[in-house]
Amino acid sequence: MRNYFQSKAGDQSKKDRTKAAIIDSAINVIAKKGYEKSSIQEVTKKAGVANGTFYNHYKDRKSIFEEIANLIAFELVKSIEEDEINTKDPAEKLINATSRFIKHSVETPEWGSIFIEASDFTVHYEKDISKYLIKDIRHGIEKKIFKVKYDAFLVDQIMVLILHSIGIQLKKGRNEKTTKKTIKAILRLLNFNQ
Amino acid sequence: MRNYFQSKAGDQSKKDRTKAAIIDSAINVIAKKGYEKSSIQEVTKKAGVANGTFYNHYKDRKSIFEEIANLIAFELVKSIEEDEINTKDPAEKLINATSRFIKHSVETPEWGSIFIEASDFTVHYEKDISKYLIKDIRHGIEKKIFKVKYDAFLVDQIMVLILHSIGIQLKKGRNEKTTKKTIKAILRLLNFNQ
DNA sequence: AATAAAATTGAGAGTACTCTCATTTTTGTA
DNA sequence: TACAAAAATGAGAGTACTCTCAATTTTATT
Repeated sequence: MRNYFQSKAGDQSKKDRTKAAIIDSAINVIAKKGYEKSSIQEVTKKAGVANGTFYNHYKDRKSIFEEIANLIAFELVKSIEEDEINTKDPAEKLINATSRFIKHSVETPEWGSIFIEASDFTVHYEKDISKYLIKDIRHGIEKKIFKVKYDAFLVDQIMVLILHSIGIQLKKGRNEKTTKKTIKAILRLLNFNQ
Repeated sequence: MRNYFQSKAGDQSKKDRTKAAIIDSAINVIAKKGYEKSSIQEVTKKAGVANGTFYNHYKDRKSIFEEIANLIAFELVKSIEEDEINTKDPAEKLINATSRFIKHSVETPEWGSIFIEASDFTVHYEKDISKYLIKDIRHGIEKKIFKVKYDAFLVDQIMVLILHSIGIQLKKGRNEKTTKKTIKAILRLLNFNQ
């Protein structure tokens, strides 16, 4: 995943390829140091371009972080939506989608760590991500499988447990048990019985 | 709460009073800007001392953050332990202690925001805080009030929900309903039925 | 009041960054 | 191949910080 956007831009214009190299490098640097501690100097150095080149593509330091947060959110969510067409039971759908999302975030740790950091900052962005949850939750409540009232705060709480699970696994290594415990907790919050 | 440590040090030596002024100022600055963005320049300016004075009291920038994180954790937890002597039911104790902890964190927003930021960094420190939870949880499990097995990860999850509740209320203002929903979620995680 | 010790001061050396812009290099087109 | 437009370059101006240290001020003691 180290050159994801660069390889996607293989046959694009020179400008696009340079931009892709900057994006890949920035993902690398931000994932390693966090947004606050990462510098454009390091990003351009690792991308193999001059410092000034960055400013042909981005207005300032801040704007590449926003773009990357959105790119990663989009790619992570897309991969979930793609896979999830078959099952019909809302609980099963929720379990599958959540475990796949956690797995994907942990297995591409650069994306996962940026996703976690970004969700502290951008509110609307977390909302985009939780859309895939909301649909299944509402569906389950309608079918009286989840015996709760729908509540946006409840979705936030579920999202927080998912982010926590990703964070722990990024720190301590992938762990299927952790994911299972997270899903168990989510089902408890939804008042789901077996 | 703006001059908490300074007023506590009112009759101490000059050195201690200067240090207290630096601590109060640092709490102020870190709460406003976050640790990464806060500078010693701003801390000393607001404290009304010279830049160099800081380095008579602290080895470097990092060490005051650690000290402040511990101070705040200590003060927050102390206030909970003090109050909680009367009730005997573990669920009731847990509910009371949690809501008091959230309330205290939100009503002293400088402490609350530093507490949240610090818990991202220091692991053992979050453990210290959750001690007050663990006792009641274990007690409730023994009495079969909470129908779960004890699990450190479960305590983490509860802690995460509490931190989330504090974070939301720091952002959007104190809200009793949010605290109640948080407690409801915690009781669900503990498999507590009314 | 005299004096030594303790505490504070702030100038400045060193470092690390962001962003600009005149210049150079590369690319695509005729 | 010739040339204009596009893209990339990197030196450097500006800013903002951390931490040191010789000099100064304050405090406590006699």
